Amino acid sequence: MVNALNDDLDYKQILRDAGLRVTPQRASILTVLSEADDHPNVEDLYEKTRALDDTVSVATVYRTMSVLENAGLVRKLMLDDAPARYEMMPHTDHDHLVDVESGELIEIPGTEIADLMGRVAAELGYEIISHHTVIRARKT
Amino acid sequence: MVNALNDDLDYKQILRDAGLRVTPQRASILTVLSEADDHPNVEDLYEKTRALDDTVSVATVYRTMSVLENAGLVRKLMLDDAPARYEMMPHTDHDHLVDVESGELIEIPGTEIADLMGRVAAELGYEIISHHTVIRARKT
DNA sequence: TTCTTAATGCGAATAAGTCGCAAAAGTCAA
DNA sequence: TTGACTTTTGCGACTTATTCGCATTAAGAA
Repeated sequence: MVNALNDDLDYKQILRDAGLRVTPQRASILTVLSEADDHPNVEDLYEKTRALDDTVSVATVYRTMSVLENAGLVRKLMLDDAPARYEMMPHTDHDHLVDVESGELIEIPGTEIADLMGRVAAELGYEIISHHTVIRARKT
Repeated sequence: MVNALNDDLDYKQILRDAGLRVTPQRASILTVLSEADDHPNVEDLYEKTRALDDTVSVATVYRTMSVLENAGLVRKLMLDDAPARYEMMPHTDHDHLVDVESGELIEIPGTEIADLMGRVAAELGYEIISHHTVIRARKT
């Protein structure tokens, strides 16, 4: 990775900005997660991170994901009964659709759904902190 | 329960209609679930069902919920890290909102959200089988 | 009834996730 | 820089929701 150094600095900065301690483990995990184009689970993250930093343990991956989630840097996806999966908190909001035939996880672009939820929640006197939407669907 | 007998018959019929075998355990569990006004988890269901039918085991509650879910009679709610919770498949569609301060689970009436998802999914060439939406929010 | 097949109870097994603890490392102020 | 203070880490043990294997029982069709 040509940009390894820069990337690394970026993630350190991101951690600092979030008021979190900067540890090499966290930076590595964050690097791996942000380079993933799928939605890895802890096992995936652990293995990939291990490849570039063999000091990390599974426990730390779990703890880090939890810390990053609370800091709002990461989103946790709980699909059916599988282990939790994660994605970097998207700047471009989107929801998720699972193709029940292939098991594929598809991102639904756009903020329409989130916007509507915001309006509906407001009617009930709530403001949304986060929302979790998974649509199970089949190709027509 | 004055209507115990009738209710019981109802649930037997529902099971039959779904092409499932009618067992006393299933009827009891279904009775308990449909009388619950909250969203019980397996432990809740097991305890309440036990009170009226001491032949049921936890394993059967798990298996029954799974069967009922596949048959479309029941909806499984996976919230954060807690054990799964269940509700009878609602005729009146609704989604869920968790009050992060009280932990309370609130039902959002109306089909607006589901309708919009249907439209969005259609644009992607999909038809919705089910959807799972949980909004985490705080009172304003 | 009788036969076939599915459902049940039980306890053991699994697996995702958490925890306690001692050692190591990050942060901050001087 | 260098301590002093606090947080994070690795490790392995632990927890706990859920599943499974198996022998037994019960449902449903003929």
